[in-house]
Amino acid sequence: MKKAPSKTTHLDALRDLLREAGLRSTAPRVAVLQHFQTRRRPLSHGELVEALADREFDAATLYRNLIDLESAGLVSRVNVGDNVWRFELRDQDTETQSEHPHFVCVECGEITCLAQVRVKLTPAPGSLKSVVNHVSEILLKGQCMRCA
Amino acid sequence: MKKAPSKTTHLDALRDLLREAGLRSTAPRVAVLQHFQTRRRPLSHGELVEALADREFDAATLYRNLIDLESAGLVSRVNVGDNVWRFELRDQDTETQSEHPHFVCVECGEITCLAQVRVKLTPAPGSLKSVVNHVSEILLKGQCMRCA
DNA sequence: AATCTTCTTGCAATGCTTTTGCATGTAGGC
DNA sequence: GCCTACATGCAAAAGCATTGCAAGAAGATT
Repeated sequence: MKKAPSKTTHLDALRDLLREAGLRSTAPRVAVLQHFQTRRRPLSHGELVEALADREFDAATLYRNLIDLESAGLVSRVNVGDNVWRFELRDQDTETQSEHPHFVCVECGEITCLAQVRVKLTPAPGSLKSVVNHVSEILLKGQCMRCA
Repeated sequence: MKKAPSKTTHLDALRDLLREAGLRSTAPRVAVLQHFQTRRRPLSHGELVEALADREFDAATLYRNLIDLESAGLVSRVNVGDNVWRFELRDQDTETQSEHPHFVCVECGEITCLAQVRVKLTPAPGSLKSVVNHVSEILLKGQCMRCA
């Protein structure tokens, strides 16, 4: 009896992803990537530690993993305004820099990735280009449907 | 010999400002407001404590002052992207603040009202409306021209 | 397969910002 | 001048971010 080949292949893909990014493939890193794939919203370091608690990785290891993955470009870091760093898997079409906007519910605090939403800015002549050099993050705040 | 009347008048104006906002006029609060008037950039709590070190106010007092002043609407709180709260004197034309997007430079912390800029969100069908009930604030983060 | 080098992990500890409890002090109203 | 609610000072805790160091493991080399 062999293990189910599909899962093995999947994990191998993650291992390759790490190595291609110049990082060694280790158990914590694979677990982190794997967990990110099951989540649609950015995770804080604390949330990640809690989510992987059963694996008993050291919290500092996971912290450094997040930093390393970010440096390697596999993960991006977002700041939704509550003074806690959050991380999410980066879009794979890396070259287009199409990081998606995030929505934060000001009541329940839930964070949603608006992966499908395109944001178009239409400035009055000169008003935008004289101020803004580069936009790196778009944040929408408001009330989510569940808090309506 | 009397004290210079102009300075007294200026401080009285700050005291009135506090009382009109429903706060008691105390030495730390007046000092905080006064210091904010000399600064154009948002200040963190730590920076404020350091700046007013010679007055020997308690750090917790200054912290609570910032919170109180924010609740009273005299200062606003920003998160520039380094996960440290910063505060700045709020513009006195209070009512106009809400409808236009804001741009925060993650390097210098300057906040710009993009009053002329319209933001259009084009969602994939259902992806936005199933999550977002109402958008109250649009925040763009990035690098401003002066920091380029 | 054994070895070696370099990167990574685990553990412990630290720093910094934010936040709160409580006794004392005082601003502003009467 | 007195009173009461609000504000301060002091102390300490909570929380997230960050780092030093020795032991361990990944990947290259032989």
